[in-house]
Amino acid sequence: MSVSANFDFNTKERSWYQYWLENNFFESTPDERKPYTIVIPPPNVTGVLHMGHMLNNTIQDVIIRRARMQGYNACWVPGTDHASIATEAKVVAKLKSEGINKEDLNREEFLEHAWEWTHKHGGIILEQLKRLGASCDWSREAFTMDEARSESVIKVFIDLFNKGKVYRGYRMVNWDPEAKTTLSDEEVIHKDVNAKLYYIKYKIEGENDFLTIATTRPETIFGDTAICINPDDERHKHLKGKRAIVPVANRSIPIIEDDYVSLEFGTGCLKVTPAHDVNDKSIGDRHGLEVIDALNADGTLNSFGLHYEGKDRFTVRKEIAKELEQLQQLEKVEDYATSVGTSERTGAVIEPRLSDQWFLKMKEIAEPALTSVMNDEVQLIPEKFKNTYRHWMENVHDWNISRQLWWGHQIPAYYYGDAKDDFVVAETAEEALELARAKSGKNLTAADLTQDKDVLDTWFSSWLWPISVFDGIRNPDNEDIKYYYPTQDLVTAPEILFFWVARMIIAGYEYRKEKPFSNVYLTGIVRDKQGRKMSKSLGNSPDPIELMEKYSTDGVRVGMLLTSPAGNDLPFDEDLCGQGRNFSNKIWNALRLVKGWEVTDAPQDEAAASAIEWFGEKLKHTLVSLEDSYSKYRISEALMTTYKLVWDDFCSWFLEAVKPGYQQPIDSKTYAAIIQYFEEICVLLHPFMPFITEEVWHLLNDRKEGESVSLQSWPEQATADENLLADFDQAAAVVNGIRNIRASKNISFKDQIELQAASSAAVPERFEKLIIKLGNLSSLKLDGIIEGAGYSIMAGNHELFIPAGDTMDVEAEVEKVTKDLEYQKGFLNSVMKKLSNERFVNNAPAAVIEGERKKQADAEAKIKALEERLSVLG
RNA sequence: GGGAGCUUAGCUCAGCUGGUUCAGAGCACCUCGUUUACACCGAGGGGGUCGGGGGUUCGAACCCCUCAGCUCCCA
Repeated sequence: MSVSANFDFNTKERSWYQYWLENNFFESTPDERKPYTIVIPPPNVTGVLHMGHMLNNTIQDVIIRRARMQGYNACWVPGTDHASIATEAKVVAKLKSEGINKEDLNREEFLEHAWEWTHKHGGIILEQLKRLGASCDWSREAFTMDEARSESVIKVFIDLFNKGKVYRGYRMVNWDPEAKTTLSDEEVIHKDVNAKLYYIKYKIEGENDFLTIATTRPETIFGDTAICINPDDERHKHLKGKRAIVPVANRSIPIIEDDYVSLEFGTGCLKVTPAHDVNDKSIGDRHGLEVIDALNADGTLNSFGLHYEGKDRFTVRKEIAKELEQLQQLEKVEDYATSVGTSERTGAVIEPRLSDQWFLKMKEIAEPALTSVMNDEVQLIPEKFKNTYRHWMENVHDWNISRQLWWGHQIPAYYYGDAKDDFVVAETAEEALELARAKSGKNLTAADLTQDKDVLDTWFSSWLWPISVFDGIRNPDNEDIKYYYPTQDLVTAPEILFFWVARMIIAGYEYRKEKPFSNVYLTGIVRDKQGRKMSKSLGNSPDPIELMEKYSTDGVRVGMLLTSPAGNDLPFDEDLCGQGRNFSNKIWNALRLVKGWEVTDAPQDEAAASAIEWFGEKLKHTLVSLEDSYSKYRISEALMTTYKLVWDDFCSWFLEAVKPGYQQPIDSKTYAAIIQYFEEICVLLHPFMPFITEEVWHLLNDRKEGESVSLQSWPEQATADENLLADFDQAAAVVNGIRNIRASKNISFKDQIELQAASSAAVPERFEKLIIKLGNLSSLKLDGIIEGAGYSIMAGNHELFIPAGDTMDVEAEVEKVTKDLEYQKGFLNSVMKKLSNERFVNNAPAAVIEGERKKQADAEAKIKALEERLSVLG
């Protein structure tokens, strides 16, 4: 049977994926086997596949495919996230391009557009994951805003409210003036900026004197309600108990004392603006100061800003500096390096803002999540993230879970009056009405109730993901959740360790009394060759689909995994995909070789028989180290081990060793063994390269409909015969030595040559025939007598010799041997030095000394052989 | 400002308990080779004071101190 010259991956990859789907290979239902569960980090529903997803999902697929082959009931649950703020921003932008303003729509109209957008773009990314070969159980696809997940979110909110953990508070939050919503602390990115420090003079009331404050935000003076000095500041003693006049606004404010004010920074006088700064707010609280909010929601000044009303905060900053200068109340302006918070989504500078928001108390429920990571019940890979995790968990703040958006889970709180406490929390409006009647004692009607306008933070739904995908919130005792939970692995990026991972662990203990997963594999960031993060705006991110079309999906998967140890960034280089493609090609050509042979009943070739014996042991040996790599989640290492097994051991050594002569048939016994090993190779490669292995596996033997390499058993661990492996290594060293002489002396491989060994130990008996075949030897003498002129080979500790007759350049050979001899003598010298050091002999462990003695003996033997050689050469 | 980590070959990285495979791998590079699966190939080869300095030890890439450079997280 002949095989096509190339693997038509673009066609075959699609058809094999179809085949897998049609046969439901990836679907899982609870049974008597042990489960192995992974839930996908749900990508944004309207997103497209980028390189980060590629890396992430390839790793998950490798893990889950291997688990499936190991006999676990493997279940990889796919799904998408509604991504509240990101999706809403996209919909707003799209409407804007059509000339529609969000403000002109009501909630229902807007949501209609949003759903339309979601249905149009949603799921693209899941189709792309199929292209990648992701072996997800697609019957379990979930969406954070589908019915089951939405109900779960609402239930959890209500439950936490009833437990007193969710509360409503008037707090300072991070306000994104562009998206006009609050952000959690984690969504704020601090950036270093070059700002200005403005020194502003405030008139002291009733005096002709001024005090000077330093601020980076002169536009907030309209919100000033005090000047604060440190009580111990000698410089400002004279200000105590007096009042100052806010410039431009011409308001009188008190001068107060608080040790928060640093003696070193600025002038020692601080303007206090409780509405626009967290620290000022706490000073304000301590001193009972008035709160004046001078800003609108969009970052423009309100009526407190007087003639600046309606102007943007940054415009006002510049203009007010000018006005102050004209008033001669701007003392000076200095350059000042500081950092400002910006919105992760919109990039807008965050405005600290006081408003009514919903919060979740974190301290108490975070406790078990901290402990479980610290004692490795939940293992972070790599471990270095434990420290960061602890640091965050020990300093955890209450979580602001409300967002001023429409796209998301609307907060199930219903207001029936103006008082702070005039609200109830309930699953439905009907229930809410009942509760409200009871709470207020009034006979309210449905019309008296209004639901909270805000939605919940996106992470408030995804933190339930490992539970909610199995419907474990609504039906805590259902079969699925009991079987699949807790899951095994979570594969995600370190930047969402706190956003998501930590909160899932919290939710796990709160709602299942158990961890959500055992291992968290943290991938790195995919960067370009220059080390820049891949991003749309830089245009440095290759299109994954195009890559797969160019290099094959298997090739890209291998390329991604070649250099991506856990926790390290992946410097992506398209050449890596090329390497993956080349590897595919190598496998394909091995198949072509094997399938090109004619099989006969001839007796088995002896060289082939020994190679078969060897490769069996090599497989066992490799499997042990593979297992070790996998168990430590060293996926790149596991891939490289497999790569070398296939390329070097299987192709370069094994196939060459069993290969029959040109146009010769192969004996059936050898052939059967080759096919069996090749099948095993397919199994080991399958997690990395699912497509080509499926194709090759199907071509190696007749297969029935419904069979698949993805369902084959992963080989059992066994102990390899290390002696045999060592013998082979010696044989390989001899062959390499022969090749070396051939290359350096220009002896063609076609010309047969003789080989002599000084002792029979140089040539392991069981591999004699193999050496003859791979070295293309006419004879192999082991009589210990080296005759005449020839080239010497050092294989291991043994000398071998290729007779060369008169053609040999004796001088060159003498020079080579002399050089070798000198090196060996030097080496022996250093070993002897060590061994004659009394302190070494007395202190080092016996095994180490034994090792040195062996080095000594080996070197001495080599020196003796080389000296003999020299004397023969004369 | 506080914390964590990194620095080993041209590149990306291994190196686990200080000694046995202690200086490694893959790629890249150089030389030779189209013999019969594969030039997306084969055979062979070169290349590193393990960031600098100091210390502990019989022995250090590994432990300690110090300096320098880089990265990330938090405020």
